[in-house]
Amino acid sequence: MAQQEEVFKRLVSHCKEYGFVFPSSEIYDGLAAVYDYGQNGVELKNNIKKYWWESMTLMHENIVGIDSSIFMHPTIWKASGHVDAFNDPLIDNRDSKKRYRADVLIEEQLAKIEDKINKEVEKAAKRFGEAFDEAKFRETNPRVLEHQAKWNALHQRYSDAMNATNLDELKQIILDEGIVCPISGTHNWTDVRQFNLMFSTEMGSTADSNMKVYLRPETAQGIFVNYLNVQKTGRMKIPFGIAQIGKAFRNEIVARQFIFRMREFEQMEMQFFVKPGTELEWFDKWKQTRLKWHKALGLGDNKYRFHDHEKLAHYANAATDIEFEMPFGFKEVEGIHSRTNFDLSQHEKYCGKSIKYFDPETNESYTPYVIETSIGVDRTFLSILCGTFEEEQLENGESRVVLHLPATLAPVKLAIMPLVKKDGLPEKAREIMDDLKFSFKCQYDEKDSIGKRYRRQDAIGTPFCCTIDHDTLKDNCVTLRNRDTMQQERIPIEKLKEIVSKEVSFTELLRKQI
RNA sequence: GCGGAAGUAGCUCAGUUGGCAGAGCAUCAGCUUCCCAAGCUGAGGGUCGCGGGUUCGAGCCCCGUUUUCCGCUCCA
Repeated sequence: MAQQEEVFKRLVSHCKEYGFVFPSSEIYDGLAAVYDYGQNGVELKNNIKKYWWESMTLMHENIVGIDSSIFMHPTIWKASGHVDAFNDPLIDNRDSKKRYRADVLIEEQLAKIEDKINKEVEKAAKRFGEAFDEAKFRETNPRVLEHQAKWNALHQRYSDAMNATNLDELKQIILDEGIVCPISGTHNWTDVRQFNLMFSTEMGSTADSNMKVYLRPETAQGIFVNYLNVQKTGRMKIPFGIAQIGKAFRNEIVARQFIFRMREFEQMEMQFFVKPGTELEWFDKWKQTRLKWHKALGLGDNKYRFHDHEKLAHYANAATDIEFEMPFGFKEVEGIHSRTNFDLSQHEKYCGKSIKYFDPETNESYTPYVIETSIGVDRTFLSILCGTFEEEQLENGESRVVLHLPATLAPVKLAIMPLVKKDGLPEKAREIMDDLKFSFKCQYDEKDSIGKRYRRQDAIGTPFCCTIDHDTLKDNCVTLRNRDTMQQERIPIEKLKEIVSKEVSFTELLRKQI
């Protein structure tokens, strides 16, 4: 593992050195957990998005795309549960270095008092047997009443503090109650801090008309609130899906591992609307479909695995992750969730309008169930780099760094290089470049020895290099060199376009998933 | 957020008790070169992360801050 971490470090350096990923705002010392994509990174990223988008919208007649805004009505995040779930008051114990949710600590304290009452009740029940009147006992027993009074006072104080989000009061409660860290046993607590996992800003230009709006923490809600628009205007019939690619934002407490966990990230999500009761079949189907998408990239089937969730979120009745083996372990790249009708029902409740689907075949209305496939663009990007980065030892004892990118995704498809920069070879090379640049991304290079130029292209994952030599001027043939095998073949110039086009085409990649 | 380590050229790093800012690779220009980098000549590139302090003098010592990495923690 230690060795793999070293490789990962070199991969991060490689990303910067070859224009894939830069730390954001670097000349101002950077900004934590924010990164920029460079000239090669953006090409690779765009190609990943295109591969996903076409896999969804071309390969499935019943899936269409949308592009919803990052800003949405604030109530959407109340309905989705993000406002509550993403606002935890947290407290640290300085001795054990453990972090707890302050509200959970206090609730546990309340539960302890309840336990005491229940024990009193149990004891009394044993003593009195059949004749025991529990209700009366609870109302009259002095010890129970004492505990109950404590409970009531604490509960009141706690509710008030939570409702007012009074963090100092929450800490005071923890101190007053003598709540200690279960590990260190001390009450050496830090202040309670609120962690707002959603970014917020204000909409409206005058101070008094301002409305607090959030930067979306996921793109899914933009699909849910539009699903009926799409269904009606697109004449969609269940089952159908809506796909979307876009940025999302989360104020992560700890953001680490390069672009694996960033504060600003990009998601590719598809929400598939199905008839209630059929959701688990569709869940299984999408699990398999999505895994094929990943495997078609050719990074190695053994690098992927499912991780089924045992603990399910409140909205889900099945969930799994597709994990990829990064140098720092198997990590989630995509999540597939059976979200039931939770989101649509919540929106129906909060907006007060019916957003049910009318099924023309059965003449009934219902709230569809949803299967979600949600994949991180940046994580896919990282998995592809990790899976293709190689520091290869060559037979002649030398080494080369090569990115074995799928040709379809490579930033540059073909490097065009005159063997020497004289005798009319550069001119001939330019001629070829001017012809091919309409078909795919080409890069011209005449600087340094030919071997050096091959290595430069290997480092950014260019699948093909073609070399123009003196014979080219006579026979109109060039040498085409393959990145992975380093094999060369002599081919006529007029065949270049066809050969390279085929290898880099999205169609070929899309076919591999079937 | 806590604890630890680190930040010097695009990359990897050296820098002596505190005394003129360095190397290799990379980049650029020229030469050489008929197919797998590290031949020759030359050039550019640095407020030593940032801010303060101590000192005649700070890359080096002290304080603060920021970023990255490791461990914990958190994670819809």
